[in-house]
Amino acid sequence: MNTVDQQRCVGRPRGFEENRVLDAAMNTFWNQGYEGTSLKDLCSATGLHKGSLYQAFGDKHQLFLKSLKYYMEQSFKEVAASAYLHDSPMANLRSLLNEITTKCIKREGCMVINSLVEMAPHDQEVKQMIDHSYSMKQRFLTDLIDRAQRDGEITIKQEPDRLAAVLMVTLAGLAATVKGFSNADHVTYVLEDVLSSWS
Amino acid sequence: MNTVDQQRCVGRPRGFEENRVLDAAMNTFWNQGYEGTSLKDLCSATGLHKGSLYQAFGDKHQLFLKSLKYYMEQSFKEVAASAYLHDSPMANLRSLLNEITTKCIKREGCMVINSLVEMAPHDQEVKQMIDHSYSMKQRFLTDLIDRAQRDGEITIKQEPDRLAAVLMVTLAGLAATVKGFSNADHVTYVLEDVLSSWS
DNA sequence: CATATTTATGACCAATTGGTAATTAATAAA
DNA sequence: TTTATTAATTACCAATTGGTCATAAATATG
Repeated sequence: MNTVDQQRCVGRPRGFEENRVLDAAMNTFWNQGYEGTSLKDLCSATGLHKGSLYQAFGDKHQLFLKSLKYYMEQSFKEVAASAYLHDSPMANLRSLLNEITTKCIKREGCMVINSLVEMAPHDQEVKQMIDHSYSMKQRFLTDLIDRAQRDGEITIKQEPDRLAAVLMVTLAGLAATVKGFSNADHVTYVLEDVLSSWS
Repeated sequence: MNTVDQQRCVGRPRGFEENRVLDAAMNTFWNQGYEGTSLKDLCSATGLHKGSLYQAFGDKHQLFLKSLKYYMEQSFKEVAASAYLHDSPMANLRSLLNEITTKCIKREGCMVINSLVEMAPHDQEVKQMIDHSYSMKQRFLTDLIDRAQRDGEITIKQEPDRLAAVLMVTLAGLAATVKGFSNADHVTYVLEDVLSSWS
């Protein structure tokens, strides 16, 4: 009898949409980092008072984890679609990497890489989340590469997962590099160059 | 008549060696980041009281800039030497990249990349310092690659500076990646794989 | 010894930090 | 309409933040 989007209907209703708040928090953490973001920053970004923020999402660290999770889900969705546009695995790989590169340059980096650099060494929870998303992405790439190899579009001198590891590191490098050189042309072509060296 | 290492001899002498303090500050900033490091942290790391710290190095931000500069100088010295061990440019390139990789894994990252990610978008001075060191390193690599190409040890399908750009991004990626996966074998081989795809 | 000069120390400061708790407002159910 | 329940707001808190300043200590010079 319950409809899917039935609200929790006891007590005063929320004055905000949860995802909109997460989105605002995510963006703040994304471009200021965890330590660089204060509760005041989060309040003015989300429009909520800190009391509400705590009640709804827990403390700063929990809110960060939820923002990071939200980022991972959203960005993966945004990007993965471009790996199914064509018939050829290689063409799919190319458009996937192009899409990632473009997004990365336009938005000046990647929240996962930011968090990896700032927090992973001292924060087990963050490290685990990143670990998980990392291996998922690596599997995704390995799969594409494997298929491209079977089609003869990529060198078989190396194992797929090893080529995927190269891509993963290169992508991480891209996300770091654009933080300082987002308008430098050369970063645009790095992934193309890596890929073309495999043909 | 002045000896080279004559001390400034008016007033009370310093109770510390400037480079030892810079080294301690550098290490603290390196593994906690700028925002993640408090003056108290810096005091306990250096053994100086904050008054002394201010008098000798300026405020937190100035101390950071000096620590970063110190890091850049030291790490470049430590690593560049391994590019002159052999006759063959390619062998030199290999040992340079090996040295960088090893150091990067052992020490869990690179302070320049940390600072690039955390600070470059919001700190012009940091951005400029990194910019400068970046182009210096890129020239260094371009030069090696150029000579390796002349010796026929590397493909000439790409311009040297474009190959160097690939290496720079890959190195940045390495420095980010080891923050979460320092014991994963695969990061060890990424640079070798990139290099071998050029032969 | 007295003085000038520099360094070291510890007290002090306003502002901000993350976090809590009490109060008020808004809704559904009884 | 009362009551239970949840959300929003405000006031409040101890601790920490980066930073300053007055004072004491140590040296070279006169």
